[in-house]
Amino acid sequence: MDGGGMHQAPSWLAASGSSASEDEHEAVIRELTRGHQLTARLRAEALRALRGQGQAEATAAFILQEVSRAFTVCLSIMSSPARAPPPAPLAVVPRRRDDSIPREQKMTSSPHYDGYQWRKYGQKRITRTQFPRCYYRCSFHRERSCRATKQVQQCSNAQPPQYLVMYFNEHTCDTAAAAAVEAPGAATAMLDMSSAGAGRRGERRGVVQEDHELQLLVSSLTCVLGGHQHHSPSDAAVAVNNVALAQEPPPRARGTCELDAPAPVVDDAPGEMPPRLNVDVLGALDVMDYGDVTGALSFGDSYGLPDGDLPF
DNA sequence: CAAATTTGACCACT
DNA sequence: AGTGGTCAAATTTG
Repeated sequence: MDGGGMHQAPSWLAASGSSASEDEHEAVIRELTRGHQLTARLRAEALRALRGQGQAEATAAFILQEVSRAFTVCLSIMSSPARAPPPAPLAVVPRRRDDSIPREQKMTSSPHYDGYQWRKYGQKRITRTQFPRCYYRCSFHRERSCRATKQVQQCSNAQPPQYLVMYFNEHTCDTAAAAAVEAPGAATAMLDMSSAGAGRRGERRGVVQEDHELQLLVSSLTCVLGGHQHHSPSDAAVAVNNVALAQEPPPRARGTCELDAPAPVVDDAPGEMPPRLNVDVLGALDVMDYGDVTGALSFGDSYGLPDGDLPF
């Protein structure tokens, strides 16, 4: 998705919490996200309850899948800069130097996993914004003179938090990592190759972790939706907790930027691949935003809670 | 000890 | 003068 039409920085993001329209916009995103999460939970619960009931199970799966898709579409629309509320009279329109027009910008709940390897080189508090902006450049900035940079800024307190990621300059490092995003199964191997020359600690974290999260996610969904044999509460809890852990990095001794704390890589059991999915599950994965799904799963450990005692 | 991150300072731009 | 982007020394991490 090499951006084309999103070149104007959304000024509503730069001045957080200072106008009613911004608050409303943020509230809508928050509620839609919550609805999406609840739908994911409802789907899991319904499919568990209807397991083995043929037509009823299929119908419930289809309806909830469509509801989930509707939430995803709405969130996508509301998160696009075109849908941003008009700037408040006092809002500061971000000033951009001529050579710093982002070639792409996107809203995401997982700003670090874009297939490339980045190194942070700065962080700045932006006036009238709630969260700092973090500056990253390609890890191959030196070795391969890659000029690609990106800026990450949290822009909502929604669950999961939404981040605005702006990309500047094209990658000239020719890393194969970008392709790994489209073929997660090959991510590890491809990065092993691309990082061979670099050999620096931590450069593979992002994509490897994403691959791992995806495996955990698929495994968890297979357990929940498919009623798989090894569906034991403890297994599911471990998987869900791992996903939640990866999604929410632990605090650091000296970290001030909650945007940037990279999650620890959870060691994989070698050769432990998730079971093959049926069409239903793949369909669900297809329509559900990955980051939102992990967010939804992160409250899986509250499944034991009585109805109405939701953790948010 | 090497590499990554943090953070105050500096610089360019409006 | 104010703001945002980058630099680089200090600090942290594994």
